[in-house]
Amino acid sequence: MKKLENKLEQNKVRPTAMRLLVLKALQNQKAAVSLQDLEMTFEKADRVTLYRTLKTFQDKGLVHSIEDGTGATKYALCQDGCECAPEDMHVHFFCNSCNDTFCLPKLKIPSVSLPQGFIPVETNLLVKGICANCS
Amino acid sequence: MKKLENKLEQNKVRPTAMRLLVLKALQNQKAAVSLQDLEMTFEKADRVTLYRTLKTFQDKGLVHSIEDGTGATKYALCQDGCECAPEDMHVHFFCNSCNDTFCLPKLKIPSVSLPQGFIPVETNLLVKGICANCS
DNA sequence: CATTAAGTTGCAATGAGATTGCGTTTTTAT
DNA sequence: ATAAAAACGCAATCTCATTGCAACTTAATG
Ligand SMILES: [Mn+2]
Ligand SMILES: [Mn+2]
Ligand SMILES: [Zn+2]
Ligand SMILES: [Zn+2]
Repeated sequence: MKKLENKLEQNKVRPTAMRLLVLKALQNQKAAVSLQDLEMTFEKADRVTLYRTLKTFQDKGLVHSIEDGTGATKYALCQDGCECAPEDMHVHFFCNSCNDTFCLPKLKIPSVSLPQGFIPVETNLLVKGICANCS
Repeated sequence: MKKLENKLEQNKVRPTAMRLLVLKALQNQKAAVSLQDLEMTFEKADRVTLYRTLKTFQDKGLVHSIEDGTGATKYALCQDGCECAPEDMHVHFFCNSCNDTFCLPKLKIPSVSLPQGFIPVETNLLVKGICANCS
């Protein structure tokens, strides 16, 4: 599969063995993963290397991170056309039952009219509840 | 000031000396405070006691907590009529310039129509940008 | 191809924030 | 006055994030 390599190179990330493995692992996920989740999908992998890999992926726009209130940052691959940049962020959903965190890329965050003087740059919307798998 | 005592008792919190001090300190804040912020407003106070005080206040509906992405949980007094319970949550604003976090109690979180099967219970909306003081 | 520079990885260590255990003190109930 | 319950203070622990540095790998250069 050269597709993985291409994806990395298109984002100006050097396709090392580790990164290819991480990218493939991320693609297999249905829900967002924490660093620890990712660590457990590999037999033998260094936490810090995975950490830095995710950081790199995020810097280069391959993944975005999600704060779901659990304390552990979750990561998910950006969809095509996913502008993780300040604008155009989508809704995230945390399931209180299975503890999975999902991207809802179809759902754009509605804009709110802030009080005088407040200038928005970035918006995060997290919904907690029961996911489709658990309901 | 018996008002502070009344407020605690109305929320079924025993008005100890420490709790009265914390409540007064919280009322003096314009922005939400972290545990460390609170700790620094006192000359001599134990972090854990403050932590447990905030926990108690939160359990009894006196304050609500805010995750603003800084890693440190922020706390703010509930306004009158503030239903921190799942529904009726308001928007929060984090200023990238002064790093203060504000409640915007006037701004209700718009409801989003989730995909089939997703059942919302609680929603959090955090806007980051420049606050009125900094703009 | 040989050499050097640049980037990546693994392992140990550190930092920040949250949370717990427990003995002591204070408050409330009998 | 005495016993029970609650709150407090201090030390210790835990989780997750982050850094330092030497070893290793890859890319660039002559
Ligand atoms: Mn997402
Ligand atoms: Mn608030
Ligand atoms: Zn679920
Ligand atoms: Zn500001």
